[in-house]
Amino acid sequence: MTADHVFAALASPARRRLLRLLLDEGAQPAGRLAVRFDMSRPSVSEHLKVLKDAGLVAESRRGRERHYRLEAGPLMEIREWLTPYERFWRERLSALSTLLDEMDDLGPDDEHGPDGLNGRNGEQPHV
Amino acid sequence: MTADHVFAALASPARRRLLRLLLDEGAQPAGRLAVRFDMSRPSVSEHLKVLKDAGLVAESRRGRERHYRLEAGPLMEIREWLTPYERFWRERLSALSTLLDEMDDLGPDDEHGPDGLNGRNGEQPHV
DNA sequence: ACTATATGTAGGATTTTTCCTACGCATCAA
DNA sequence: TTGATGCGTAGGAAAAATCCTACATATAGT
Repeated sequence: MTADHVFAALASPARRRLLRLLLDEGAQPAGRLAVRFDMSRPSVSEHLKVLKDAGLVAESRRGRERHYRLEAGPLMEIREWLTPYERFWRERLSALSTLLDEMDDLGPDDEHGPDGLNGRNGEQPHV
Repeated sequence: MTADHVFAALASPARRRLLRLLLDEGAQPAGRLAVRFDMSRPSVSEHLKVLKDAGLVAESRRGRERHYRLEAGPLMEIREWLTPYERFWRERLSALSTLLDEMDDLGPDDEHGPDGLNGRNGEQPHV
């Protein structure tokens, strides 16, 4: 439920694969998910529990089956957590292109066109 | 260097805090980062190593200090990994608002205005 | 050359994670 | 009711992560 739980849950490749399966194929009973893994069914069941505790999946009981569905909310919180780093990333990119421009001014050694995707006009942070 | 390494690196609160410090305050020598933690300096040093192996920080030696700087590229790959889930998330949202509209049609019990941020007009996936 | 500083590495204790098999519980079908 | 099916939990072994205290290395200053 906390960000800690979400990050910890995403640390396992098996759990990330579970999320992807639920995304691509929709909600499914636990057993149908488990057969895809090179791992015992109870182990998959525990992974599902970790995902559930992190709020990444929800379960609904239907007869003797338990259907798990993706709950993408926490992933959007991860996305928000990443946002400030995106700003940093863009600034690095524009700093790089500024540097390339300066190199062009000093002495163009070849004629590779400027293929940057941004306008080469940002502030330049810690380089 | 792989996505596995990046997700695993982000699983530790201490390492996420290191990244945040480097983002907010810029590159710093290892020792200056370490004093902020309720943990021995060598332990912080190992966390920095994990981050470096994941490509999340880079080090540059300056005299007897080692400055660590944020390397945001891998975080942008995480962002891309999240993208398909964002689509799923939006579809859920619009499905919810569609549902709310139907409830309005059947019998409006109060007059809360529709405060959804989207137009309530998407496809409705697995609800 | 000698000492102090900045930092990584070694080795180990402790905790956590991961995975298994065995079992219990609920549901469906005869 | 009886037997099969779907699934979680218990208990434990093995592996990995976490954190510590020495210790080694390299640079700076005197």
